[in-house]
Amino acid sequence: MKPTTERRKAHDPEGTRRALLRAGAELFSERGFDGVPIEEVAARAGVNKALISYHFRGKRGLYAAVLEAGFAAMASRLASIEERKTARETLRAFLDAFQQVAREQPGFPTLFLREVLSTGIDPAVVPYLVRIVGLSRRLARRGAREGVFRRIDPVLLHFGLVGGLAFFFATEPARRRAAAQGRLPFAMPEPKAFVDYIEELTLRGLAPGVPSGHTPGLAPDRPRRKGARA
Amino acid sequence: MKPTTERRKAHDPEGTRRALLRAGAELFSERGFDGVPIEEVAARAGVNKALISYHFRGKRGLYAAVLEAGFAAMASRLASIEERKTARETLRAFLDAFQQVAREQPGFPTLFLREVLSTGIDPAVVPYLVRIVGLSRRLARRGAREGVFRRIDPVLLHFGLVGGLAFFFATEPARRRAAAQGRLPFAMPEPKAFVDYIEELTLRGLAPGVPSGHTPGLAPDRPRRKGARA
DNA sequence: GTCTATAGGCTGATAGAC
DNA sequence: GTCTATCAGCCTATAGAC
Repeated sequence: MKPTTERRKAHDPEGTRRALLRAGAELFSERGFDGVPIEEVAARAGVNKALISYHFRGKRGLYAAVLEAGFAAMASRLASIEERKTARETLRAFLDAFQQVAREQPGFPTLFLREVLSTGIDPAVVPYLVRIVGLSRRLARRGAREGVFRRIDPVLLHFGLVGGLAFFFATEPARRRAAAQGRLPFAMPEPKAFVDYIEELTLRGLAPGVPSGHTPGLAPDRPRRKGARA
Repeated sequence: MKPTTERRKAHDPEGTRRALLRAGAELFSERGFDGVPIEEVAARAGVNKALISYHFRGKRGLYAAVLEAGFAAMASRLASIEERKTARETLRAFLDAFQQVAREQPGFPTLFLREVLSTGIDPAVVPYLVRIVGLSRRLARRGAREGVFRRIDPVLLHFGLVGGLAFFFATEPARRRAAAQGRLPFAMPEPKAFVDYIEELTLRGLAPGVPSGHTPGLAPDRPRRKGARA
């Protein structure tokens, strides 16, 4: 899209910090911490590489700051939807928040996924992760109370929801690049379409009672036909 | 679980290759290509590091071989469920295949995710990815034909399904480690429970007609209440 | 605050003995 | 096929001038 190198005014510490955070977010999300030489981050930010050590105490520090900034932004979005409204509205707000974070910081979902895949998750982000799980938990409980969801394990709801969203948005940049080269073997789905799909899937899929497209022979509320190994 | 170092007989080329592939799969999935020194792979395999160049033409070659082996195993599992049975059974078989791959090669889902997150997806794995999308496409079509699914964009089905599964299984090793240290803030979900949840969510969520927990005021087949920005 | 120059560590690859 | 020894390249961090 926009940036190979960025031209910058000299002696603008705050601007330097922001430029480095931005360049770091882009590059670390694309190639991971180990895949990016610090010199390249500096180049993209239009800044001397020594400034990374000066402002962030080294590469690791910059990475931590990038991560922290991303999670903080997401947390503030999420906080604004906490616990008000109905379960239905909470779900929609959650999906919208995720989508908006992905739009404002295209690299964040990828960074998020990379982090949870890593062996040593940064302790600073753990509280954020816990918070997201908590949100799913309250969503499940509220839905059950309001009668729009049947009883389910909130953790499963969480992984289904966050997993699908994170995967979709984290792979979006790669998809976009592939599409730009005409190498994408299917129509590129719009974020809105996916989010709407997940909303509908969740609302219908978790609704109490028997599904309307129900086939005789299925138990009302429990999965059937178990143990079909391959 | 098992391995820090592996003791090996000398002069067993096939064994050497297998040991390296195994060690590489473990370490690359945990830390990514750039995060793992070749010497560590050799050490875990109980082999001299020079043998990596000899057998795989260097680090990159080993990585490619690991990736290829993982995808090949997954492809053969998937091939065995292709296009027979009903949509319902195809879905179940797909979920079981994914689960079984994850059990046999615990590192593969993580490796898979890392690869699709990366800027330059290895061209060798593209056919496999296309194949998986194709499977979702046929599943959606078949489901619609049999009347168990309503009409949906197959690509959305694919991302929802694969995203949730990949995320769940890719983060499982990290979860297990966290749980072992008593650092997991929720009960660790079983793979089977998650897969069953996804199955039920999909079958109910995609069933034609109006959801049974339906609230008056919603259109029968289309999402409602759009544009709720945050 | 910013930049130049450089030190020092680590890593991937290979030549050559066995 | 396997191993030891070695080397060139890259990369992070920092001292010190501006």
